[in-house]
Amino acid sequence: KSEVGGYPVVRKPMRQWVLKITAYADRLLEDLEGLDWPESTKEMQRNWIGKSIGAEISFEVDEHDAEIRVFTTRPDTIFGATYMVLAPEHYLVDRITTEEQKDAVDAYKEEAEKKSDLERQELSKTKTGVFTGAYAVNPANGQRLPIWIADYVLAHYGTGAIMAVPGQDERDWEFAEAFDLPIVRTVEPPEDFDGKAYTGDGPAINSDFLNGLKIAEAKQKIIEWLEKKNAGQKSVNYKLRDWLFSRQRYWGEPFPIIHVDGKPKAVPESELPVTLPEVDDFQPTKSGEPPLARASKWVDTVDPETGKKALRETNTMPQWAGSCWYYLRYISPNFDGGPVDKGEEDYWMPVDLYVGGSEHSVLHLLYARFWHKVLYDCGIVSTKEPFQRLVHQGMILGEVEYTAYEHDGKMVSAEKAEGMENIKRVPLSEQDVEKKGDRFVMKGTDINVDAKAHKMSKSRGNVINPDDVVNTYGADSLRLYEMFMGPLEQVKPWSTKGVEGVNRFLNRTWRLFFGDHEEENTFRVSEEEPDTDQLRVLHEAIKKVTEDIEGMRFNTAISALMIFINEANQWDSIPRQVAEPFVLLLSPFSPHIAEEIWNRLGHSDSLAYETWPEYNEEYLKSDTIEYPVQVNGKVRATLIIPAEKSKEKEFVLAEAKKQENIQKYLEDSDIVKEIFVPGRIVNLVIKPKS
RNA sequence: GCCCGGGUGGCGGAAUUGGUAGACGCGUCGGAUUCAAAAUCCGAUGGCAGCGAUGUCGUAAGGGUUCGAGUCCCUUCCCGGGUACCA
Repeated sequence: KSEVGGYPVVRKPMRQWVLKITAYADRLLEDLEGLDWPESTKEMQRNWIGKSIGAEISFEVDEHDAEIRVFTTRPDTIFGATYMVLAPEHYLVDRITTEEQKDAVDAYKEEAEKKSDLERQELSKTKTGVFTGAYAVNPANGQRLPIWIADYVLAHYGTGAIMAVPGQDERDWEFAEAFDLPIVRTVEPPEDFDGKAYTGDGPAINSDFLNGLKIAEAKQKIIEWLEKKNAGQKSVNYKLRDWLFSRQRYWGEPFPIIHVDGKPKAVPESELPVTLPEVDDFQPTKSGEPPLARASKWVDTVDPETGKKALRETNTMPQWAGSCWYYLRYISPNFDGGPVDKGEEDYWMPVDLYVGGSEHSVLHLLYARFWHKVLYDCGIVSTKEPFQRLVHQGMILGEVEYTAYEHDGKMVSAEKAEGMENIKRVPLSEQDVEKKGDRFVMKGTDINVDAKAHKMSKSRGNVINPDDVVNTYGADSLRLYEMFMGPLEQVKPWSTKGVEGVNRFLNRTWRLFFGDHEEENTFRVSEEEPDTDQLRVLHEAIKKVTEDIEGMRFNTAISALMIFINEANQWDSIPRQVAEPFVLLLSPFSPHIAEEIWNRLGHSDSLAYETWPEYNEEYLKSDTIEYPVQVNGKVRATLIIPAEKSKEKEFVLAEAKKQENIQKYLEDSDIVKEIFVPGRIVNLVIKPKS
């Protein structure tokens, strides 16, 4: 059933345009290496491409002039093949099925056809299949293997047929068990192995000339043997399939293709772009033909090269046609000599940082890489990859909601409410709940409530409108809060209280420079020289903010700004030499206020043109170093040591032992070991005197 | 099922990658200011015991390595995301 309207969905063979992404499978795989992407995303793409190396082997069909080709990653297990399975759609099925089995096979095929992919998955627990009545011959040992059809073998992967080796494959084992087919182990499982199919490594058994070899060697040897016998060869397979690229919709780029004498032909470049015609009816057609087919004036055209009558292609491209290269067009949107201005492309590409949701991990991000590589091969772009660095931002959820459940007028615990009928959900406020152990309960009771932040959605009514936040707290507060909430990549719940917090920080910042508005003439920036303490506070902030921006840890960068403000609020005035660099640090996070302060500091130009401040290691040095002193790994005292003596082991240890709270522990014990990590920690390992 | 993340106060999150767990913010409590409130400021704030010094427990649970573990190793549980028989 369709999602909109609930119409029945039927499958129908159609002629379609397909992009040959499989030709780029290897390059898409290999070039992942050089990308500064999250490892998990790269891994997903690798799995999606799904390269597997194995062998293609031919099995002759007994009493037929036919052979079944199979792909396997485990040619070494060929002696354990006890039956064959074809996908129900396999082209040989009808030819080899015997009279007696014909009805059963046809029935099964019909069943399989009716099932959607989803249904096939749902029934995956129990294996189904039907015997065709035919046999194949194992090229390795001449054994006759019954040929079955089953929908656990997919028509579109590999060759649509497998040799089944239940001893080393879990699915085959299940199938063999279900239909009482023989099972032969060809890899010796470890002694303590008590499972069914064994997929791990081990010496080969029951395998004639392979016996004793480990998997890798056995594979090598059997492939050589098969190649010599002309029964198979090494082969590579991909999960990645070619990319169906046509849609039967109006809104999409038309294919620049015309059909002349029934043959497709590219529209010459001078005629590009082919644009959509105006039509009255955008609805899908009854026949399933694209809506563009109705625009007969547009469809009927002439081949500009030969003058012959021609028909335009009426399929359109999917939305990917835009998303796969928009980043190139953005570089030179007004350039009309091609997709992208070469000079601009040279300067800008590749994209230095691409921020996008992880839901694009395999589709958009793989398709765009594919297009880019094609454009690279055409000489249109100069880089092999479009996006050098990739970061997935986390979603912002709605505010945390506390929900209690009511049943028949009584409150019930959340876990009991699940699955009960006539349940009323009662929203609670934070004040109504308290934490008990690791769950939340209604205050003063034992009744568990749900405490959860949900995705923002209209239906749930927990959507935060940024415009409202901007109206109430200002754009700087919104921006600052979003960065302060937590790590960029993380999913985080919204908190309006949190916005108030950063808003307070901005107000404090403002008052630091200009004082309370009620007082007169309170410009608090002075022209005095900063003292060393002030310089240290400033330079600590510069260091932290600079490093954190580099690593995109905006939350901790902002906390460093807050620390600065907390310190500076205790000063009588702010020396200009400290104030100005601070405003620059603030500017990326809170540009409006920073710009305003900058202007009031007497600058007529925007601070956007200023250079970023640099920290000076000299100012970061403190006169004293603090050492925690541990006894048996537990902190018992802290020690303040003058910086110049802080690296002297003897001195620091002696000072440590002088501490009152340490002496207490040393009285009745012997020191067994003294740990001194310069600048870090002191640890005394003691043992009671015997 | 498999793969990838993750589990730290009442909450969002810090922790230089093995060296003082809880930075910063929110919330809460107490105080100042105020006729009152808002705003602001000061102080406290992981649990338990204690007036306090301090002690003790504590980073999902259990075990291990180490002088020292939120961080490393093993086992288990829970949450989030992805994926679906790929031979």
